[in-house]
Amino acid sequence: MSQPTYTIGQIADKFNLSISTLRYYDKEGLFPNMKRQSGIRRFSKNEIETLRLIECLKASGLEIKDIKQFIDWTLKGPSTYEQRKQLFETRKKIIEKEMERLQKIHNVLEFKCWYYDTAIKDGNEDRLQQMLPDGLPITIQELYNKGHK
Amino acid sequence: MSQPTYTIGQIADKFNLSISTLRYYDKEGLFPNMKRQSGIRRFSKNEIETLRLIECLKASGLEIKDIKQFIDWTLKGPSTYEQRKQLFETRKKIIEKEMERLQKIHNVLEFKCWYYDTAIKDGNEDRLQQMLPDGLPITIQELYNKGHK
DNA sequence: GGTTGACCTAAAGTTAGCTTTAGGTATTAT
DNA sequence: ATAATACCTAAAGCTAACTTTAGGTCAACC
Repeated sequence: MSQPTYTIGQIADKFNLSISTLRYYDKEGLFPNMKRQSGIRRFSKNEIETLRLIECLKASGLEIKDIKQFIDWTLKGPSTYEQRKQLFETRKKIIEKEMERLQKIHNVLEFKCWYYDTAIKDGNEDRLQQMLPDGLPITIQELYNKGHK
Repeated sequence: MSQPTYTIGQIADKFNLSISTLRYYDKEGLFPNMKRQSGIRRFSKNEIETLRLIECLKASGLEIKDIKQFIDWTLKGPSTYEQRKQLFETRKKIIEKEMERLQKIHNVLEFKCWYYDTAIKDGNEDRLQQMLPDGLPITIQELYNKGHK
């Protein structure tokens, strides 16, 4: 029994990507095992898995050429397990740093929301400027480190 | 007493930005009140505050032209408090969504690390492929929703 | 007095990740 | 039979956010 396969248009719908994006990924070598039927791409389970991988690695900030590198490792077999694991470990650390960074940004944004809430109530920023005589630096710095070790 | 001011080079060091980036921001109109002394930019507290704002808004994914829009609102005075507050509220929501997204990515990455740990121990992916007979879709989907409402 | 270093401008160049264009094939619907 | 639809390629074009280049001013040091 052969696996079900999908056309580029079906995959584009399924993954909410444009057809040209999928062709671009293909051109970059991200689907090295993709088959064709009279010139037409057939996406199978393998390519769908690869697309999930691409979404994950892209979301972790990896560039296409480095995703390609990973794909090449999978083609080389078990000798590259260690490198592949290392890549995921590195990505995990990067995501963790990114989440810390976003938490800091979130703290600043909360402060800004409060600031403008107050300004709207007061009709001006006079009281706020008095509360923060040297501008925001110190306060922001504190907010910046809230929710942080 | 006049405020201390800094040259573009000093600010570049302080903020770990390149001089050309600062000039680019200036060209884009992000420092509308910056003074010059015989042609040379003098960054004062005001511009330093703006730079902190830029870092925060950029980190929340805002484009330069929209940061410029915000700067223009501040120049217009209290009548734009509401718009400014709204911008920060929107950014806050975007950051929250982004953190949820990163959490999901993190879950997938943890799974991938475990996967390759196991593959390294086994020397192959046979056992893993048996454990996940239909490939990863369902499992990934579950992982994807872990740590999520 | 010459050279070094920090600043200036305007404009062209760069990069990643697509998207669009131009031109073509093959199948399906009317 | 013709027109719409879905696919194909190669190559040019796009965008944001910078960076680089080329050419110039000015003050300070040797």
